[in-house]
Amino acid sequence: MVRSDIIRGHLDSIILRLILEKDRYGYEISQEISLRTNNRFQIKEATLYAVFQRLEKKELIEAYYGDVSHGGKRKYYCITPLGKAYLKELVSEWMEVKEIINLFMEGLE
Amino acid sequence: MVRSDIIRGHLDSIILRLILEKDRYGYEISQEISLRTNNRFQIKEATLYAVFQRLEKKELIEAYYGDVSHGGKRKYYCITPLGKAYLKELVSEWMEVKEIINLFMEGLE
DNA sequence: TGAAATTACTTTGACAGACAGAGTACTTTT
DNA sequence: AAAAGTACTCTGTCTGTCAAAGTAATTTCA
Repeated sequence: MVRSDIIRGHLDSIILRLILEKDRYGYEISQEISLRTNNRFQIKEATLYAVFQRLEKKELIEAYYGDVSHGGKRKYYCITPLGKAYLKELVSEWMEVKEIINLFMEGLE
Repeated sequence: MVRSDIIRGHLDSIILRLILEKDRYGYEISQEISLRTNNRFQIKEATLYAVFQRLEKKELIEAYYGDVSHGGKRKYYCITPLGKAYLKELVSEWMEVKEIINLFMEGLE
């Protein structure tokens, strides 16, 4: 399991990306992250919902209620045009950060 | 300039790596980071000295005073065996984190 | 000479992101 | 009917980073 303070700052990207693929609800996203990373990373509930709040306040995502077929009522999120633009920025930022950190990790692998 | 909350968590790695190369003092490290990253990232003074404190408390680095030839007295840091081992761990952690984040950024470049 | 710039380190207080823990509430399984 | 699983919310806390302000010595150059 990867320490979360090392993923810190990338959660917005990860969640926006998953919502870009299709509208999703919280629990689904948390499951999807565990699945795709093979349990190498798991987002904590409290963190996930904090991210939602942050993204919604910035108008990068929007919420609507879905069905209640399984357990509690699902709150779906969709990405806004602003959110799409922001994600694009985050992706190119990631490219740059990766380059920079690699600069210092090189020759130590 | 890269936002610092996206580099967050990697500062220990960066600084340990620079001290691994040779004993260094604070101001030198801050200059070296700016230089190597072409000013794409600059560590803030307060942050740098906070990192030193953290690493020293964990016995990953050790301090000694050097000359005073230019301005203030220089406080040099060297890496301990524990620090070397820790850096090694951080490097492999970075490889894993990179993989995980790439997983979510793929197809958006 | 002496004012300004540069080198070098320290401390304090504030902020933001992530999380543990606890709670609410509904559905499915056994 | 109890237990397990689904699904969201809230509060308080911790950690890393940073702005701002301070101390102090050396070098530059007018």
